[in-house]
Formats: sequence, structure tokens, C-alpha cells
Amino acid sequence: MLRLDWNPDGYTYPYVLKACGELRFLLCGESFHSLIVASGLDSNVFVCNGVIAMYGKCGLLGHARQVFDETVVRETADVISWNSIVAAYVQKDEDKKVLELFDLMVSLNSFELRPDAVSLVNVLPACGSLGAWKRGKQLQGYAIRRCLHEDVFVGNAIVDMYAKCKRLDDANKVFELMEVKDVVSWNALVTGYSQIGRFDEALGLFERMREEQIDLNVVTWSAVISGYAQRDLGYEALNIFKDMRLSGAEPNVITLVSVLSGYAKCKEMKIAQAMFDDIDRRDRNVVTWTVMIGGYAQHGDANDALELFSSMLKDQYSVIPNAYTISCALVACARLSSLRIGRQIHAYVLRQGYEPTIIFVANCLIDMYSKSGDVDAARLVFDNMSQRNTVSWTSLMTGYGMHGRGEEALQVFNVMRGEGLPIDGVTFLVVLYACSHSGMVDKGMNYFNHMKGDFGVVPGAEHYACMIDILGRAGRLDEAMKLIERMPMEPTSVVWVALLSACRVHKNVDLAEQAAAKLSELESENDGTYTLLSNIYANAKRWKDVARIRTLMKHSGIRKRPGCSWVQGKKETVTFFVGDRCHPMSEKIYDLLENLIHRIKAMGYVPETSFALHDVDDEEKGDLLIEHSEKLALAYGILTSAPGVPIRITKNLRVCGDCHTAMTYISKIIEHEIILRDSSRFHHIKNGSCSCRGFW
DNA sequence: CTAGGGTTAG
Repeated sequence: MLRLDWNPDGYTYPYVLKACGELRFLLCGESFHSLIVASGLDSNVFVCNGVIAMYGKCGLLGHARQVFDETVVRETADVISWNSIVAAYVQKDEDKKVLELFDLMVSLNSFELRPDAVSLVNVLPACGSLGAWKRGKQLQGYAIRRCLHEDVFVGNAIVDMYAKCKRLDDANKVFELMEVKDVVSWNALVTGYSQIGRFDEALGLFERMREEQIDLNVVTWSAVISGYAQRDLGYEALNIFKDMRLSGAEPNVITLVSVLSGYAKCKEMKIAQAMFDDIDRRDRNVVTWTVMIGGYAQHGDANDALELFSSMLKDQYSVIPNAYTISCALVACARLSSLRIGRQIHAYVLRQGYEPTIIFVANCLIDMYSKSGDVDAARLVFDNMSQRNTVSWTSLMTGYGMHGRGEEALQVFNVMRGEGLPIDGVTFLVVLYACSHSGMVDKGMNYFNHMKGDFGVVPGAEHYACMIDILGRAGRLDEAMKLIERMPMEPTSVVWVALLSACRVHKNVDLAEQAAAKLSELESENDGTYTLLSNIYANAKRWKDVARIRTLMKHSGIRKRPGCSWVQGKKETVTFFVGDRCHPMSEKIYDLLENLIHRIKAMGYVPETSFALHDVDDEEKGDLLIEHSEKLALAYGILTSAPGVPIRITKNLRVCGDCHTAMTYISKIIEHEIILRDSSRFHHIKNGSCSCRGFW
């Protein structure tokens, strides 16, 4: 119990209430409020204003509003009362309410209640976040009439309001006319330019700040660091961080988050992790965790992302994941095809009642379900969304495309067109890929030919690459080559890779060599290029060339990425590498495989030995087809799944042709559907046929 | 009372 042996009066309370508000000492504040009421001081407007501000700071909007309403009823409310209640709504991000209350104050048309500088500084940011620049402009006019614009806080708020409304030229004009500027004015403009993508101008201003010897503060540095990181310029971000350290400025958590995302973009997750470990546990908030989870999900091992997510949930400081965190975790699930964890996170989302208005969480769910092999679940998420954006539609179409359900993808596209949504280059890329994976050559060609005329979307090199892919898969290699020659821009490496893969499927050595030569010119050969070429030579029995490629790889230091497949078990995911014998069930796995191969040989299966040379630098292990990781994963799946349950396998590279054939035979004699995701698409293999129908 | 961090489709 609070015991006071002195009697505070109307001059005392505002001070103590202010302290309670700033320290968020809600219980103390409430006690004082009771004492105020008990001593009848609640008729004193100065005291009431203190109470309103205290409740506002502590987040008790209802209490603040009640006290405020009482002052209004008593007709004692002054500008400060109004400013205090508006500030309370500002704190809750109730932008519309902020504007409403401000209007109400103005409409009372009382000389005493004319908005002052503080009122403007409260209401301008709300205009900014609502994009209401016309309202902001009116306020600017009012500020000028009353000479409030000379107040540097008001000036800064106006600059920021225009910047948030993406009207950087207006913001700049106000900025240049400000007689007194401070570092906040500069920072508002720098971040404004950076956030709308005019990063060069942001950097120009940053340079000017350095020249004019403005005292850069931690906000300035953080803004520039994150600006670089957001544009995937991780190393530049890290350089600015070095400059910051040299300048003697002390980084804070926000700076470190920007720096962490810089390290993530450079795939330096070890350094990022060390830095994260160094951050005081109390400073690790949801954003700090999220940037690490997102870093692992996108630029590192997605398994680490999920582990970190799980340790975040268990952390003693109990940080609650928000929509960003959930998205990052779902990205990790999508990369791993982890349907089980993805479903758990979906359930968590539903339980926690993340508003369905957070479109991007739902978009991530669509992507996760599609990439985990359950595009029907993706559809359900899509159907249940109250609002959708372009990404929602394209994600669903991508899902149908990956699973070879091209017709459904095109249906979605038609509905999307009907909704009048903007159709851009990405949309067409998705449409074309859907056509490609379903072998819809003419439809794809038709869309490609009409995208410019009917939609005003000029085909880029990626669209050409996709058409090469469509024609190539269908074996129309001459047409593909002609299209390359007709390209209005230089063919990119993606184009040549598409042609090269088509040459593998359709066994065209000459064209393959041309494509490989082009890739070499562009200096973008990778292990995939060499593997493809080696397979093509092996298929043509040109063993000398196979050997030549092998030597070439050794000299250039390019190693084939090891093939690796993982299969979703009931409780956990099990990973297999080529020739893997680490698993305790290895003996059973190999026995089963030998048995299966023996049985399907009797059904007509002939091992395609050209694929045995997949692993050109891995002679010992890779030569045995039976040891390919996808076959091991399948055998494990059969051994551990109940009859009728689909076996879900994911492979980091494209599935090997022999494995694909073998699995198709095996699907006739097992009671499981095989759902196989490789780096290119999904294969649903059942009763001796595959959904890819040869288009891979 | 004004400025800064993390997220989704190819």
C-alpha cells in the first residue's frame, strides 16, 4: 500500500504522473489517480492532463479517454488535454482516430483550442502513414499562417510526412527552405529517399552530411547500412558499419539488426551468429531473432532457421513471434518441404489469431504448402483469404505450375485478369513456367506473343529463357535456337542453361556444345553445366569427352554439389547422400532396393547407365545407380510408412533420369504415392505413371 | 511531440 505522510497538491501530481508514464509504472500511476480522485483534485485540469498522459504512455487508452471525456464535459479541457489524448492514440498507431480527434478539436472553433506545434507534430506522422499528403499540406499551410513552421520539430514532421507519402520532391523543398535544420531533418530525408528506392539520392545526402560536418548519429548510420542491406549489397553495408565504428558512434540493437542482415546477404551466417550471440539477452527482441531466422532461411541452412525459431519460442525472455518471424519460418519450411512443421506453424497462426489481413503470412503459407507437395492446402489458404494481392495469385499459380497442373494455373490466371489486378512481368513468367511444366507449348507461345500487345508487358530475357525451356522440353530445338537469334537483347546465361537442359533430354550434342561455349564466354559455368554436358557426352558414348570434362572440372576447381535427398518421416526428416550407409537401417534399405530392382527388371526396367556418370568427380560412389540418394530415400520411406500413406521426398538437384524411371516402375508394386520434389518441379508418381509426363 | 531495424511470388 502506498503511504504518504505529505499532502501532494495540484502542482505535485503532474510531475509524479509524468515520471510514472515515462517509466511505465502503471500501478503507481493508478494509485495516484485514486488519490487524486479521493482528494478532489480531479477537477484540476493540469492534474487531469497528467493522468491522461500517464495512462496514454502506459497503453491504457480506455482510462485515458475516460479522464479526457470528463474534462471535456466539465469544459475545462485545454490544448494540452487534447494533445495528450491524441498522443495516446498515436502510441497505439490509431492513425485514423488521431486525425478524427484532431478534426474534432479544430471543429470546436475555439480560440483557446487552436492547434499548437505539439498538436501538429502529433498529427503529421498520422498523415504520413496514411499517405494523406493533402491533409498534410493543409496542416503545412496552417503552420505557415501561424509561424509554427519555424519550429524545427514541426518542420521535421512536415518533411517526414511528405517523405512517408513518397513525395520526396515536396519533402526536399521543405527541407531546403528550413532555416534551422538538425540531424533529424537530414535523417528524415535520407530514409525517405532510401525507402522509395531513390537510394543514390539518399547516399548523396549522406555525403553532403559528411561534408557539412553534421553530427551523424546512430539513426543516420543505421539508415544507410540497412539501405545497402535491403538492396542485397551486404558488403557495402558492412563497410559503412566499419566507418561508423571508426567515427566512434556507438551501435545499438537497431544498427546491429541492419548489420546482421548485411552479413546474412553475404551468406556469412557464422559471423552473424557470433554477433547475435554477443547481443545482451535482454536486447534480443523479436526483430533480432527474426533477422537471424530469416538469414538462415534464405541464405543459410534452413534447418538452422527452424532450430533457431524453436529456441526462440523456448527462450526464457519469451519473445513472441510476429508476422515477420512467422514468414521467415515458413520460408524455411518451404525450402525444406517440411509439411509437418509447416502445418504446425499454420496451426500456431490460427491459434494466435494473426489477423488474416496480414496478407504476406498467408502468401507464405500458400508458398509453403505448394513447395511441400500439398497444393490443395495452398488453395484452401488462398480461398480463405479476405484480401489478396498480386503475390497471392502468382504464388498459387506457381504452385499449380510446379505440380504440373497447368490448366488450373491458367484458370487462376484468367480469374486474376477478371479481377482487374495488375499483370506484370512476374505474372507472365509464372504463367509461362506453368505451361512449360505441363507441356503446353502452343498456349505458352500464345501468351508470350500477346503479353506486350494485350498487357503492355515487354518480354525480358527471363521470358525468352522460359520460352526456350518450353520449346526445348517439347523437343523443338530448332525453333528454340531461332528464338534465341531473334532476341532483342543479349541472351543471358539462363537462356543457355535452358537450351542445354533441353539438349540433354533430346540428346543433341552439337547444340549442347554451342550452349556450353556461350556459358563459358559469359563465365557462368557451374557444376550443373558440367554435369549436363558430361551426361550428354556419356549418352552419346563419347567417353573421351566425358573424361575431358572431368579434367576441366578438376582444373577449374568446380566440384559437383553432392546429390542429397530427404524424406518426411512421421516424426522427423531423414537425409541421405549418395552411397550413404550412415543410417542404422542401411542394411534393410539396400536389401529392399536390390529386391525392388530385381522385381522391376522382370517388368521391363533397364538401368540407364549414362546417368551413372552423374557424379563425375565422385567415381567410386556415384557409379552405382542403386546408391543414388533419391532411391535410398524411397526405400526408407517404404520401410517406415504405413500402406497408403504418400512418401514425400525432396532432392536438392534435379532427379536422376534412371531414378525417375525406376520409381515409376516401383510405383506399380508399392501401395504408396511417391511425391518427389526436385530442383525443378514436383513429380507425383503413382500406378506406373508420373504427373510430369516427361516434361522435366 | 519529429528520424532508423526484420517479411512474401519467379
